[in-house]
Amino acid sequence: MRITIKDVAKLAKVSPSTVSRVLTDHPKISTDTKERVWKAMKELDYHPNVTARKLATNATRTLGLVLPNDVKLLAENPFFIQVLTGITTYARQKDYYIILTNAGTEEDEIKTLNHLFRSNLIDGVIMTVVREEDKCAQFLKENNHPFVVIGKPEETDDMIWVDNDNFQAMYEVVNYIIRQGNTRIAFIGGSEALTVTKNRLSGYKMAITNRGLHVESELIKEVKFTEEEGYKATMELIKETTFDAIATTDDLIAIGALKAIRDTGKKDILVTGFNNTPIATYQNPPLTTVEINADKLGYYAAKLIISKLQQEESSLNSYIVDTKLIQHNE
Amino acid sequence: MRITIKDVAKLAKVSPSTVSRVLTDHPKISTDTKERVWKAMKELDYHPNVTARKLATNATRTLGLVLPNDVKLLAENPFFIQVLTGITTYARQKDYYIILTNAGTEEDEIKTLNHLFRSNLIDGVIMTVVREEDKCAQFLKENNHPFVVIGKPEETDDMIWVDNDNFQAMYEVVNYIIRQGNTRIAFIGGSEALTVTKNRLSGYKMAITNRGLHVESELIKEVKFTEEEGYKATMELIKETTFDAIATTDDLIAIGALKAIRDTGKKDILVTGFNNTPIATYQNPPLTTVEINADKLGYYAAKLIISKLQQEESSLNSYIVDTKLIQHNE
DNA sequence: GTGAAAGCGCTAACAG
DNA sequence: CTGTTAGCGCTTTCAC
Repeated sequence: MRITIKDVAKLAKVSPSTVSRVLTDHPKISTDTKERVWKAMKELDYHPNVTARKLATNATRTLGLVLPNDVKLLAENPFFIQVLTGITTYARQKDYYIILTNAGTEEDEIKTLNHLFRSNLIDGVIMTVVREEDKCAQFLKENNHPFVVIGKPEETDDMIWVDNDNFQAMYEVVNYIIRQGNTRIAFIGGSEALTVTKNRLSGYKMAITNRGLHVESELIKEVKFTEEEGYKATMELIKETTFDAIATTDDLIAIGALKAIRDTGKKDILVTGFNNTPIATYQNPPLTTVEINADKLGYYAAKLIISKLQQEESSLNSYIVDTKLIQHNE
Repeated sequence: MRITIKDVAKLAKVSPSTVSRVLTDHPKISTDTKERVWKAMKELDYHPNVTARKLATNATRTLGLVLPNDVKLLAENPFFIQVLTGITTYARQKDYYIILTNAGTEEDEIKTLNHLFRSNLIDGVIMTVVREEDKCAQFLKENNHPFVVIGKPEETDDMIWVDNDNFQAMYEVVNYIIRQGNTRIAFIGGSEALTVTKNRLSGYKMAITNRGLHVESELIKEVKFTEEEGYKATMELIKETTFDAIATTDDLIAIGALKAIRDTGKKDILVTGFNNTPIATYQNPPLTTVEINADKLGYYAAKLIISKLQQEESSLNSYIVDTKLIQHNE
């Protein structure tokens, strides 16, 4: 039979409520009985029933996590698994649990989250993908469900979020490119509607300007985050203008760009990526890219939402994770 | 205030137990009251408290999942995230939940699993990594904790497992290589102590033999699953013997091999990988490799353990997931 | 400081 | 077929 609080109480010759108090580290309990109870727990190898505790306290100490349903996306972007690792690492430290599920569409995700919250399965949720005018975020806000998002949202009012400093990261990339002796530097980024693209683009522009160069709109391309789009955009650049380097906002785009450069027989064009995916490492030559420390993004996302849930005084609403320029080629 | 079974009962003018019976789809309940109760639930937007149900039934409908703590490993192997996707997809269908956590060492993993089971957080666990003489598996067995492993174990007695047919997969690879006109085919695989390597190696040998060629031990190398090791082994092969193709058991190994071949200026050597990672796709030229359908491995792992937990008559002890040869180059 | 008792929201005998 | 009742294992007032 399963060992309960009663068994411990009996062995320690106290009441069940005292055992409970020891468990929850209640302040006014004598060190003497505390030790007796600890000893009894050890002896019986007692593990509190988390479910019972959840029911009694109406707090699950559990966070929800909804992954997109797209196997290809997940497989190509180590981002997700790294975020997961960071989250579980922090959660474990704080005795929080993670419930993992997935969803296809945005409505599906809302339905799933609704179920998780309404069924008392989770206290909060970590959003790894935030769209523009995200209906999920809106839904969570309206229902007062605590959540944290990875990626700085458009409107930050009473939102909790973590992100890299994308402006600074790209500023550094472009400075590096300039230091390598390049002067006509193209930019291929994702949709300019995305905050992340906006920030990286301003980092690019600022670096260009601060080094006395000129921002030229014909050198700036907006594409989707795929190899094909990177390829196409680069081909266009090659046709339309001249340049000696390309800064991209994603390794996949960069790989497309490299391919276009190879295919057209161009030489000495420096291409940089973003996200430091394994694909970048195994390019030949390896890509210069940016490590975004996705595991830290997950770690701090968990940290922020947990301290919010615990109503800690010191709880912050946002956190910036550092990035690092990875120069695989010397 | 949260809506409970009592509120529904009141509105539907029945007792709470009747509502509970409707919830659990009890056989003998009149369609009439059933409908009344459903209607009341809808009206109140009632969501059963899963925690309370868990406590009452002593079944959590939750599976545990322990990921290794190694960010690099996880990032380089889409395997894990794909397995995760498959698991959550099936679990969702069956109204099961997934608790995700991680662990560094084997002892840590045992400690974690012990906690999850003893604290009544999970009913079963899915093991994604199984070592030789795995202490975790042993621990779970000894304590009668239900579990399923991904990767056929050494001893299959009353184990539940899913795996690819690694023998057949490699048999096909080698046949393909031979059809391409190659006759001296090397094999670079992981540790021969691993079941997976053993099976792939016998597939290799069988194909070689069946096509009237000869297995030569100098063409067979045993290495770790890294690019460096693949590189080193290939360099050795080049020094020691001649060959016109290499079958490897991992894309990373294959990439190391390709590099060695490039570095030594060799031509026309066909290299094959395994696992169809994005790294393979983005090689130039892309690697011929094997899709192992990791998401299906996860899906069926979840399926097997859940039907075991539900004590379904039809519940199987193992399942083989199909593989597919991916010929990126033509 | 500690015990008794009620209750978290649900399920599952036991009656009828 | 349905209601009554007694828990599941823990926390938390309220006394003392």
